Amino acid sequence: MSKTTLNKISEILGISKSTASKALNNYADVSPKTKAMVLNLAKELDYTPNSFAQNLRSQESKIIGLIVPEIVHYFFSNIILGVINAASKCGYAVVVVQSNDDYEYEVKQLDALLQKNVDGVLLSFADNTNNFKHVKSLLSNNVPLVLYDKISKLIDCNKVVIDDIKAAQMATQHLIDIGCKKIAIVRNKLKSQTTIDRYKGYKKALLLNDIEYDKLLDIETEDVSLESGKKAALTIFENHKEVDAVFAVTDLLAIGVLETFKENNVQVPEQISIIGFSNWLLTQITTPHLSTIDQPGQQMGKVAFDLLYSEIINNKNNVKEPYKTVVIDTKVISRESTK
Amino acid sequence: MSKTTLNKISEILGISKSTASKALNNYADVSPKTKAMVLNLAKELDYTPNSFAQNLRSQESKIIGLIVPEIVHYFFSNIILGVINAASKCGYAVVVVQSNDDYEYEVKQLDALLQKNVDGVLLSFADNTNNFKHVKSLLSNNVPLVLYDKISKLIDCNKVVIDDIKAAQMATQHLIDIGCKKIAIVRNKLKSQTTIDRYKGYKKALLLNDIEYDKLLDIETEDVSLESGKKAALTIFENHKEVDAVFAVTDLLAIGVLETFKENNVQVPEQISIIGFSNWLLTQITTPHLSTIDQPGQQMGKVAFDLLYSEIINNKNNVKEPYKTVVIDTKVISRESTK
DNA sequence: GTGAAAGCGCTAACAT
DNA sequence: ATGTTAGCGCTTTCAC
Repeated sequence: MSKTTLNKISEILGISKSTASKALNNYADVSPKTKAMVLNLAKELDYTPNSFAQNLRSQESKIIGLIVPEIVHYFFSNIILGVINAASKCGYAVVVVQSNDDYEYEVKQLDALLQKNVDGVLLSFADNTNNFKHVKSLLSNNVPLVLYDKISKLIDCNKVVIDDIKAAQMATQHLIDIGCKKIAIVRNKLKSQTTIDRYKGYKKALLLNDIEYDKLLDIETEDVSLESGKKAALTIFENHKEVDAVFAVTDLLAIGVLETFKENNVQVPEQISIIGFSNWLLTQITTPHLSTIDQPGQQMGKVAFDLLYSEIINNKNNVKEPYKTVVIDTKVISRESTK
Repeated sequence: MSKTTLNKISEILGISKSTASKALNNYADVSPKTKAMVLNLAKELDYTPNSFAQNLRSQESKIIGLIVPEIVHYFFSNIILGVINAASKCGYAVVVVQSNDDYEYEVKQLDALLQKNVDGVLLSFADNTNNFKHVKSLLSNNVPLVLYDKISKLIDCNKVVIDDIKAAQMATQHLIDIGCKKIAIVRNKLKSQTTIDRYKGYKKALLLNDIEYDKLLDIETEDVSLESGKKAALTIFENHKEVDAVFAVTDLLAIGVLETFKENNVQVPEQISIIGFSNWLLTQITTPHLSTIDQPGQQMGKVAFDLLYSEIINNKNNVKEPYKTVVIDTKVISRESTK
């Protein structure tokens, strides 16, 4: 049997399409009797409105696009989950795409989303995105956009971030508080804003505690992989025996560092304390468990959607609110790798 | 400025909508001149067809739904990625939802997908799903469905799975091949099909190698958590010093086992070899790195989408193909924990 | 309280 | 080779 349409219902009942539509959409000017009649038949025939027609009429898809740099990634998985849960409560579906942390691909995927007529976009920039014409064209086309996590200050829109400076400062302060004096930082190149900010936070904490920044304890890596962490740790182990703590800007780097120290019989945390960043599941499985900074992905996802949603609603009502940047709180998770 | 429509283009050019449409859609019966004219103007005005209208016309959304039990999960993240990449190549977008491994929620999310008029659904059942009327109603409504990973033999549709029996057998055989004689299995209760099959595979390998199955070396755990692995290892350590290898049915269990042996100064792999199952990222971070069975999520996702896609195409052309169950190959990843 | 009619933007069957 | 027309299913304005 074919799908029930409004037309069919109205024909069976001998009333007009418009009346049937009004009955189903709770319009006031429909007699209770008619309304009941329509509602009953609709239930009986298992009527669901054809969303294609609704979409065409309203020019809304009730779908939003979510761009993440990497899907197979603990933090971004949590983002996805937070967004999806929040969206589903408001009747929105989420189309997820991945940018592969690559600008070109990001542009392509954004285009694909727009072709599907998504009602809004959530975006975390690829590492090498520093041309913003794609998002600017979004904005000039009046498509609501919320940037999260990896954002740019050059774009005027709603944003949700963590305060990386503060978080890194807290991480470093934690190391200082437990008595560490020679604190190395392991970080990738200063390209993304997050890395830059974490670097700043590290330095800020040193400064506030009258510890001199030592260029030699500032270890730059190729990327944020496990291998890079291992290499960095080797550098420290071989050249800087005086180091008593390491702040790594990602958990994976931190774990690489930890592994290498262990392999070289450096006791963690007795000889060296280590703290990472993000609170990946992994950190609870290493021996010793890794101290880290909690970066609440689900909450960020939820907030990002909520911002997007209110912008969509505002657009519909022709109200214009000033853009906000929501800063999500982070906290130090102190585990066995720091003492 | 408002969006360019076909109508606008045809008006400017003084031709009919249909001719313009044909020009854009590569119909043969359009003069090269007209075609060029239309294409140029379209490019100039940055014309993109309104997908709402296209969808209404074709009754297709070019969107598919993907239901996963858990989003924040290494294996399922890989599934998502595999599906999205394959889909994007065919011009399909993917709406991702999570069932929370709960039947009720699975039904709800499936409904939500249908209301968005997805062109097809990819589904891995929640642990407690044993009522299948929701998917049966899908099928009777002619919505293409592909089951992956956690499937049911009771549903007649395309499927993609791994051969758990064979994979577990290979894992056990690997232990035998490297000279192990007393091989324990650590497994959760025999409820899910996957666990049952991995158990069967273990026994099959023993049988084929004339090793007697020993009930005492068959350790049943509450669940597949790290903690359960630790408990199991303790049992082995305290009561069965003769054990020289452990096959754990999940990586997390295996890691728990590994950790506990290490804590008790049992050398891995010198004294005991350990192999897990799934090849989570985690396994590359333990010391020693964990041998395991590769369960290729991305590939499964790709195959699942491809099956769905060909069913969608077949439906359009009114051809009916018999359903297939694709079994994805797994392989032993031999790392440092087995020797 | 109800219904007729228009229209969202596109495509395709059918003229011409 | 081009245009006319109808229609996908819905919502909403306006007349009655």
